[in-house]
Amino acid sequence: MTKTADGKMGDGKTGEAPTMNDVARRAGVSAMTVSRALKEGSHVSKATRERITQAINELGYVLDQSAGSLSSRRTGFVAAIIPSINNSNFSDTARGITDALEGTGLQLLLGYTNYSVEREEELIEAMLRRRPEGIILTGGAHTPRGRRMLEQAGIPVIETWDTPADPIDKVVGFSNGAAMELLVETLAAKGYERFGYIGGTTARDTRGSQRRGGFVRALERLGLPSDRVISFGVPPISMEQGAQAVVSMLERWPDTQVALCVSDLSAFGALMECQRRGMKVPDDIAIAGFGDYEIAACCHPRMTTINVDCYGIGRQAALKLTQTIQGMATEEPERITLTDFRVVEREST
Amino acid sequence: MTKTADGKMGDGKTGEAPTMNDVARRAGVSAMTVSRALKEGSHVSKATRERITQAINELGYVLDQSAGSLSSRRTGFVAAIIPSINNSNFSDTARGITDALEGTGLQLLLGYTNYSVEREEELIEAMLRRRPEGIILTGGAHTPRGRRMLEQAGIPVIETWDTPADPIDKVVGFSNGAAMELLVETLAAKGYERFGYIGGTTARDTRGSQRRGGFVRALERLGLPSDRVISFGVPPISMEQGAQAVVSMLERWPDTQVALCVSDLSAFGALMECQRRGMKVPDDIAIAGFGDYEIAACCHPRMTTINVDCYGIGRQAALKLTQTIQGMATEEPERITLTDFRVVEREST
DNA sequence: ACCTGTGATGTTATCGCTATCATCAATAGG
DNA sequence: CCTATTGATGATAGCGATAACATCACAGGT
Repeated sequence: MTKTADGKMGDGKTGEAPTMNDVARRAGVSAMTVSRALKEGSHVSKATRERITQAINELGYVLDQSAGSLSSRRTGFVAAIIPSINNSNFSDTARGITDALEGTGLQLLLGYTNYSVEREEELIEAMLRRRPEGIILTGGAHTPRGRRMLEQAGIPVIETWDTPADPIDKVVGFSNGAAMELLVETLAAKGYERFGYIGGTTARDTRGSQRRGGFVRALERLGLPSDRVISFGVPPISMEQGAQAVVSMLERWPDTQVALCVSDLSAFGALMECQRRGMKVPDDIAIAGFGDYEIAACCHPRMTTINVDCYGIGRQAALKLTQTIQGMATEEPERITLTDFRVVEREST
Repeated sequence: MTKTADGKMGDGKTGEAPTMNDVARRAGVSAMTVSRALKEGSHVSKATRERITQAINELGYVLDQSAGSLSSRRTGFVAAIIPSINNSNFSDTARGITDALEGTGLQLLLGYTNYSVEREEELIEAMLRRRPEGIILTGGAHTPRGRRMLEQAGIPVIETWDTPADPIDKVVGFSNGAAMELLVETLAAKGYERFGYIGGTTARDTRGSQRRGGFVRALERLGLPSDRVISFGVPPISMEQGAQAVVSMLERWPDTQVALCVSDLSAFGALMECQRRGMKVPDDIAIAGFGDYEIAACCHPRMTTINVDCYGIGRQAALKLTQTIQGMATEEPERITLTDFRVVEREST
């Protein structure tokens, strides 16, 4: 591999990238000392450190962490897998993870599945090949092979956004079903009786089907009709699909008093569609969402929804991860952490 | 390193993770053959491959790619740095990248800066330490040190979402200023004369300030007043800030006919706020956004905006990257690719 | 002056994999 | 039947860093 004018960098130096040895030679020290100089809390004399820093700058050297992690057996990153980056609930969780990782020397490697467990399996494998020090997943539904890989990986695994019946390792989440039940109860207490539900078609979105389950359970318990369920579109369902779904719902059950939606996005679509048709919300029909996205607090009328501590889920998951990784002399963190949710009542109900 | 009961995995096997040598021993072949069996297009006999596959399954072996890439000098990933994952424009770009990478054996490592160039610099360094085979950035504004690192990295660098005056390497983007000019011209042609602009305060968001620049330029060219500019909040400005900004604007210049916003999100906030105050859009005031987010097509009234090919930016950036990486015997791809944008006229103007 | 502890550095041996070259058998071509 | 070609496999030598141990100099206590 002596080929050289191959890097094709616009300008700047040509040739192979400098290694730690190049730096060491230039600074007149051994590679080991360079390695130490690049690490916090190592004993390197001030003069030497300065020479090394200078050599690094002159050469434009950048540490090769992949080589380092092979040797130190620490890759310095954790993996997180979320359904979609294009959903602010999950990206809030990702922010929570990043923030909690700040200062731990760990970096986040993010992947997204588009709500597909098959894609999740691929991602799990791709991630594990890079030897993360821990992995955070969304939900408790995995392929059998994905699950097996996680169990055998020998790293802490955290499932989030859910309360799986049979967790792989640790969990930070809440019961989506219970949250929806609470919403139904809150609204029933206000006098609503004829509830409709708008969600996606398949069981692909496990959180979605749990929400639907909660909807049905709560109504049955209250002795109210629980059959007004519209399944529309492949999850995650969009604003536009929410709009279309509410139309179907009103055609089929014109006297529906309140439409609960699997997420704020579809709820928003429904809300706008109702206004477009000249219906008054909440007088003609009430609408509530799930997730407390930015849009729920800002639309007109402002929307009732379930607030979920998305950011906190990420933060706590990452915290639990770093605690486990660092061994935490004292004790292992709790296996299961339940996060808060609450009904946010606004003008749309 | 004989310590063993240390992995602390919930259940499953204990002990060190199996290596390729363990697999090789179990399958009765050499490690090299295992390595070949794990790679497409290598000559391994069917019988051997089966034995190896079986051994892999029995041991639960997962390839250690970080060791592999040290040896092969190919890490198999590309880095992308975006301002925010919580913004569907950029996450669409990320999707475009992922999709274009599909089947190339390259994986995406995503980082986000929260619109901070300092954070970008940190991320660039963190990424380069892992030796990506290429890197995709958002915008052309970097710290001097960040820029230097990119220039010296010896890998293809693609700046996107912008048309930097002095690109580092390759570019896939569009002129944010020109796009805003086009929007102003389109609306001026409909007869609007008193334009206002709502955006963030600082120059931190370079795309935002270019849009503002385009707004001013177009109005000056048309001989219309260009001073109705509200700067509100640190970019990226939220829906809520858009709502507050439009209030300031109407207090200061009550006869404003049309409010252009730095993004659909702030435009949406403004739109809702106007309705809350009983103003009719577009009769009392027209509103337009930028970005053509999902919300623009779905809100009521539907919003006029600039559609930008976010997904295409990602796709083309990744394509250009893989072409460069693979050498493309024939020729280097174009240095600069301009992507499309267009005005989408809807009911809000 | 002697011992000890500590800071600053170097040496050596991997980490787990793959590039490369070498080997040997089987197949094909003349 | 002999040589050239290809396929299947193995042996060896790193890739670029760091862990672990080894030195060596020097400060301080007695």
